[in-house]
Amino acid sequence: MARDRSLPRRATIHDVAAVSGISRGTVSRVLNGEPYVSDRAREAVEAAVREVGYVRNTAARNLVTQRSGAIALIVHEPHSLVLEDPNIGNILLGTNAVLSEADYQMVTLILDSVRDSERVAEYLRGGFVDGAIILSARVGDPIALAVAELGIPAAFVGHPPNAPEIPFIGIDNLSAAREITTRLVDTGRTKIGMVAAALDRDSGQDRLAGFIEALGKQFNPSLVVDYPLYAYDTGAEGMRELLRREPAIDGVFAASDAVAAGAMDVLRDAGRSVPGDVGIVGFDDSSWAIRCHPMLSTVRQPAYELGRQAALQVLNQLRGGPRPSGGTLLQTEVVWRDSA
Amino acid sequence: MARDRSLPRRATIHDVAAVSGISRGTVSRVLNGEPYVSDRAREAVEAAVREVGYVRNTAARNLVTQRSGAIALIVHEPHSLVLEDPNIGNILLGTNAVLSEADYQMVTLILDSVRDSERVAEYLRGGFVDGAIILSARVGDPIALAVAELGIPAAFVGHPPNAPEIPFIGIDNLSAAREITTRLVDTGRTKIGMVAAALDRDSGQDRLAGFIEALGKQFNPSLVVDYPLYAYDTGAEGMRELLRREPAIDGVFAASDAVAAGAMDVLRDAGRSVPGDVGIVGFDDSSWAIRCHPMLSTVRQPAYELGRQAALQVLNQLRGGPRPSGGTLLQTEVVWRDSA
DNA sequence: TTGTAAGCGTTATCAA
DNA sequence: TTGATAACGCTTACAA
Repeated sequence: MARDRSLPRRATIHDVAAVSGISRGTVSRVLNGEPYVSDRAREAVEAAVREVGYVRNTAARNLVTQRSGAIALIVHEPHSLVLEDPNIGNILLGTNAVLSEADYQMVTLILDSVRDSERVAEYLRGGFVDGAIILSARVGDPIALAVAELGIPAAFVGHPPNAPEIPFIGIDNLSAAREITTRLVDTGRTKIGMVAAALDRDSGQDRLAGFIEALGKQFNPSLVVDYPLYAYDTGAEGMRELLRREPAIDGVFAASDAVAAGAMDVLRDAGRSVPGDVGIVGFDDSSWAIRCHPMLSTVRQPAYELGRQAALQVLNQLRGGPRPSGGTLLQTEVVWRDSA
Repeated sequence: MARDRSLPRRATIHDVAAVSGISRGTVSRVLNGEPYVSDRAREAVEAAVREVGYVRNTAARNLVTQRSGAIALIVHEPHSLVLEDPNIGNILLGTNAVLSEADYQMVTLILDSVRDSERVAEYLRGGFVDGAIILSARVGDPIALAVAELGIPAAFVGHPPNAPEIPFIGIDNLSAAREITTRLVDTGRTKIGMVAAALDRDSGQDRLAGFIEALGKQFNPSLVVDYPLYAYDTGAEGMRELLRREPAIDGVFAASDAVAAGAMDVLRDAGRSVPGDVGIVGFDDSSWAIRCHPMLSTVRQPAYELGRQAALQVLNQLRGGPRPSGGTLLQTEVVWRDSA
């Protein structure tokens, strides 16, 4: 990190005060639109501000006010997958809508390496943000720990297992998975498998648990394969493996729509018809779902709302509200289309 | 924006100095690993740091050092589309790799509203970042202007028309478009259309210009439709319109792979075979390209490298290097598959 | 309504 | 090698 002090020095309140002939205190009051300033003073200050091209140094202001006006949105994903996850975009959107409305700047911090984690922790400690929203935290996430330790207002989107006492906003992955798997059973499928993913996250674990619950004694562990990522390739590989293990497989729960898309392409190549030979369901109701042929039955996540509520939760803590110890689970909705 | 000062007061250098019996100056030296400190002093300070649980207040440090150790990555997109663009992820990845290596924190600022723009401009002025990388700037982008005015080290990814004098890293959209369109001509297509998009950006404009150049006098303006976004829906709508205008159309250049995917689905529904009846090419070489049936011929963008170079450019300016007035265009590569 | 002055938590300068 | 002390640019009592 190097320094470049060749930039022209920026005007400060001192300059404005000098030029306008008004004291720094009053200049500050004018700048902040506070009452108890005469029109004369205000005008003189405003003229001086224009004259010297003054812009506020927020870093200095932060130092004294002890706040930054920024809130971190921490995304914990291998970078290239940030864009693959259809939910993150909508969560971002919901969060930003609320934060923007409250005049907070949302700053997104993306991290996938240990080095990134340490730097982000340092950044959070540095007073750059007044609060944090943490997406897709993993088990034992160091950033989650750092945030908890710092004690700044925070919320999780999702519900990391063994998480520190930070409130969360999530969906009931288990119930949703149970419900959509039940459909497979009800339509007479008897050899039902699952391509699971992301078992290091609550969402991955809970979807698997729901699948198992729905099948009850019909559950066959050898018909479950799992991979690290919610990705198209996961679905493709997983489906090939499942077909190998049980050529007569007739039902598949894919841990996400992207996974389902990969699985469907493999099924087609293997000469299986959907939903004729194999019924398949996904999770997310992302753009993948409607681009599949046939279109995918899946679970709709209220991603935008998740982002909104997490932001509201942080804002509430910022306003001195309590930090709830538990969390909130939002409703999901099963969308029935043609794949099962 | 509210304040919550009920947090426990954090220990400062004063506390460390008091507890260790060492002056603030020396404490600061120890903390920054500077030379000229005795082992005795160092140990005393380190013990005191642990005892009082001291962590540095970066805001205060920034005030005096005039730097933040953070660099903004500004993404100018309608939020939900951030995730649709296959390049952004890789650009992020490349940028972060370089910045992380140099120990800078990358903070991503996403904006789509005017309100967002103003807040981000304010944020940039606030001294929160030492430099900025601007993605997908539009014509007359207010943030680009703000950055230029601020005079902080900066670079564009892409080459906005009429951009302020900020260096850019981009690709030669025009040549690439010309090259891939030529393929359509060379394979004997005679009624060639284009589904253009994002004409408010350099990429959109240049791809259209390349298309026009490649066709020469064969160019037929009525076979060009254009839409605001590089999106699947753009391709679907655009293809329907093109078929309406010219049912015998036999070649299509889609402004991006997502657009091409939408167009291909419409072609299929309309009973046209690809590449038999219609040859089609895209742009990006994103995951869309290999999920199409048949797989898409397209242009590969060095997105990761774009991000890398933009970051290097900013770092170089930060180190006092010159701010070049022009830009750099990276090579693209045409990937021939089965769609044309 | 305004000016003065004391911080905010660091780093940096300069004697000692 | 160390300790005072003056910045950094701003807000905020408090006094006038």
